Amino acid sequence: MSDGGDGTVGKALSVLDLVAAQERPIRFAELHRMSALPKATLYRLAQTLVSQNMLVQDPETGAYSLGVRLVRLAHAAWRQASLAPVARPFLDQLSAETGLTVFLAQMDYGYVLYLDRRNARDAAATFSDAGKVGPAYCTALGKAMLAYLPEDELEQALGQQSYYRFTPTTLGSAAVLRQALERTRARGYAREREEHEPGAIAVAMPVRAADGRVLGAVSISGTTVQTDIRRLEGLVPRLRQTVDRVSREASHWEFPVEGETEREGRAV
Amino acid sequence: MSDGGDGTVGKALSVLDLVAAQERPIRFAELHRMSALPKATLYRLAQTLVSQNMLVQDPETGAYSLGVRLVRLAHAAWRQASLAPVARPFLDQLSAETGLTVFLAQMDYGYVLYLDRRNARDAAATFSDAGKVGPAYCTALGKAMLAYLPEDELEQALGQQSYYRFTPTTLGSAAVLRQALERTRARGYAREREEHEPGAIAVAMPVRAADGRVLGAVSISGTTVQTDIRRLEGLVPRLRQTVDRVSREASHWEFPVEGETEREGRAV
DNA sequence: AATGCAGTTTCATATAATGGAACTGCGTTG
DNA sequence: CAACGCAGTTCCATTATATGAAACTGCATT
Repeated sequence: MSDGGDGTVGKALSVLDLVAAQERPIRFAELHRMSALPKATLYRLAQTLVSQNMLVQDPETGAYSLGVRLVRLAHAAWRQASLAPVARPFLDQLSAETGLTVFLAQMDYGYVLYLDRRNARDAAATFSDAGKVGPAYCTALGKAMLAYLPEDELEQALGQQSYYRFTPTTLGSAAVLRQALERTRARGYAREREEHEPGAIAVAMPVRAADGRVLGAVSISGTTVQTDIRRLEGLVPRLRQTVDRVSREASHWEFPVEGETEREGRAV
Repeated sequence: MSDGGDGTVGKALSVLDLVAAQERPIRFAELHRMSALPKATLYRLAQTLVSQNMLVQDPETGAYSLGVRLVRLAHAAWRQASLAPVARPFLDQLSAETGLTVFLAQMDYGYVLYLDRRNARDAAATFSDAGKVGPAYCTALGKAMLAYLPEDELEQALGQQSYYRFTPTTLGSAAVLRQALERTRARGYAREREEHEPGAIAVAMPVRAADGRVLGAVSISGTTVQTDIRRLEGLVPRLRQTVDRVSREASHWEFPVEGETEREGRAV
């Protein structure tokens, strides 16, 4: 939407977003149709992004898709995101012990951004899940984080929810959600009972910094076929232990040491 | 290094790269020292990137690190990179059958960019590997791709290698590498015998489009402790089958259907 | 030959980036 | 405690750069 603001750079990034939102390579004309930017401007921006390897252009059709430079940058982003690499071993353990699927996520503009997933059963790639976004108002992860957000951020986040009723149990408004968050705080963990997808249930707890700031959340999830909410709630103490450990490691980690940065390869 | 070219956008992206190269959050002054850009310019660019969520600034120290918007973009990039999602099931299968580690990669500016990894044993996260880069001249994946590059691209890539001698068996120059690539083509697959890391061996084959263009490569790798090069070479027919299938699927896939792009959530 | 559409280039104009320098606030030092 | 040094921030005249309407090219369709 709009032009991204922040001058040329913002516009360029809005073009990236537009291409990212696409399922398949997108031709210039189509891009132009959705972009609000004038043709020549858009054209030059796209060219610039291609020359910067942020976009790639199909040699045949000229259609644009996202470039590999992004994958590289994201690897670095993930590595730097303190939470994900730190949480890794703990998620492994939790998933192995419970035999259920474990997610790590953080808030991103009112959405739940998945950082990692661990599944005891299959060795499925987590990459395809990291970077995904989902709604906050109807997931255990989202509610776990919302419940401990400071009032101003919560206010903002509540306004960004769609409150679309995915299922009969979906919370349908900010007011109802607020009450649910109240109960979440009282209970100490968040529950999700088929509010987003039929058959999907989960419990989640926030990972908080020493100062109380919400860094992210961890969930244990399953289907009504393989488990039930009672059993998940029984795992809450174990979940609590996990988020505590992640939290401790994360704060511990913040500034590893102001030493030289060791590098194996040469930067390109 | 330098300023990235391409005006403001290029400069902004060069700032991103600089932050990405860092192991930990980087302060403004340090950034300024490595950046060649004048202070005020760099400052405004960094602010813009922060306001665009490409960078995040630690509220305490003001230090910059990469923002989550990148993780989101990269997820889309990976999804769009035709090769990675298409190859997924085949890699799963290959890894499960052989019990060894399987990699998928593509060339990126003379480097090998890892797109996916599958390990039969542990359910380790692949995300932390996707986006990694490694040298081309001393890995099976690299040589498999180099061997089938058109002359002009090969020339360029050869010039970008460091030829650092990681081990006694590392190929130490472009001339030697050229001969090795000759043999790779004759043989039909690439080998790596402790040229990059002691104890690490692999075989690899390129994934090529119908027109012969190199899309990427798949490798089967192991350590000299768990296997040996003879056994890996015995798996080459199976590897060939895999790359053929990936290649077929990939070309098949290029343009799924010019339909409307279904979207579950609203773009932010 | 004529029309339509995608992609590309042009160029006068206006806007936005530039960067040297000055300023602020803070911690250190003589 | 005054003076200094350093990180981070703002100012503002200057200039370079992005802008975008319009014209153009090439190609496919009729």
